[in-house]
Amino acid sequence: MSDTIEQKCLAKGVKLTDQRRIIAKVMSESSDHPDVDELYNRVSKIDSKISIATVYRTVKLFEESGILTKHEFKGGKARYEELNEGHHDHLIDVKTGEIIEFVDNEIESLQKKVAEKYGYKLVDHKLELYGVKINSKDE
Amino acid sequence: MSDTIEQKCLAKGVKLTDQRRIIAKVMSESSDHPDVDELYNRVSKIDSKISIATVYRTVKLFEESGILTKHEFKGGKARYEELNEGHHDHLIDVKTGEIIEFVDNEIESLQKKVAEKYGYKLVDHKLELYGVKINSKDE
DNA sequence: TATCATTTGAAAAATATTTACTATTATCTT
DNA sequence: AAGATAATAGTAAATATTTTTCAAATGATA
Repeated sequence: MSDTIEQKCLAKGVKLTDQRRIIAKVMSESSDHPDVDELYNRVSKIDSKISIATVYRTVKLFEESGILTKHEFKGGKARYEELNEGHHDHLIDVKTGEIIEFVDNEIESLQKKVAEKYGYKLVDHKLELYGVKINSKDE
Repeated sequence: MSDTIEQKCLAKGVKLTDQRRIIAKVMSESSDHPDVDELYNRVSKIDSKISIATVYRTVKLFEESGILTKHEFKGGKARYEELNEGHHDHLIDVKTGEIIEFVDNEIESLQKKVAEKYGYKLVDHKLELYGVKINSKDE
């Protein structure tokens, strides 16, 4: 595992308060991709006085500092994930909502090539695959 | 160019009203990816009595009928585009917001392979590239 | 400690979208 | 065509998500 979010904040000069420390800890310990509401639920169990506004403000701050990434998967709410060196994309089970992380270097380099073909330097990308489990005898 | 949206509605048995016909026409003639608000502006010029609720209801109906696709690019609002046989992805200029459509069959088939590798059948995907123009001497 | 700046919580505001309800329009049945 | 039934539209209110305002609390500085 990599550095905790708290360590990253120190390294980047992002000030920590008690509330931010709790939010950082919860995010660091989350291996899924919680939305703000879910994150708020989790931090509330540690400190029930933290407001949802602070959670919104903090994820935004962490995102702007390059500590979290924001995903806008289908379904309205933004979801957050800790940003580590190893970049990955997401495969989403459309039936269960389960999210699988994957890396495919071939796709990565092809993306760069496509962007260049159109005269662009790739600065970011978003790849989401939506699928159904094979052999899952449903209903 | 392909069929108009109006023709597609006929083919799919989607009922048309005056309002829907206007919305269909405006979308068919739009080569960009308008959000609901922008679409509402455009149809209002043709019939100022159409309500924004009808625009929301209509794009939803058209989407469920497989006539439009909904995109959730960065920045909150959903944007719509006519769905034609030739699937494509998007390259977005992060400075200007310009959207370039592209097709890359190699990436397409790799996506399918990745999904299968994890035991999934690919039913949908989203690929967005964000880039800056090369040689654009900025600031 | 007094002062100035930053952050927080609570509630209101802003934004995007959906829904309830009534009126209008279209469709069906004689 | 008239009347009955169903679908759709317009208006406004309701929801959902996120941001902002503002006063109080906290933290940092002189």
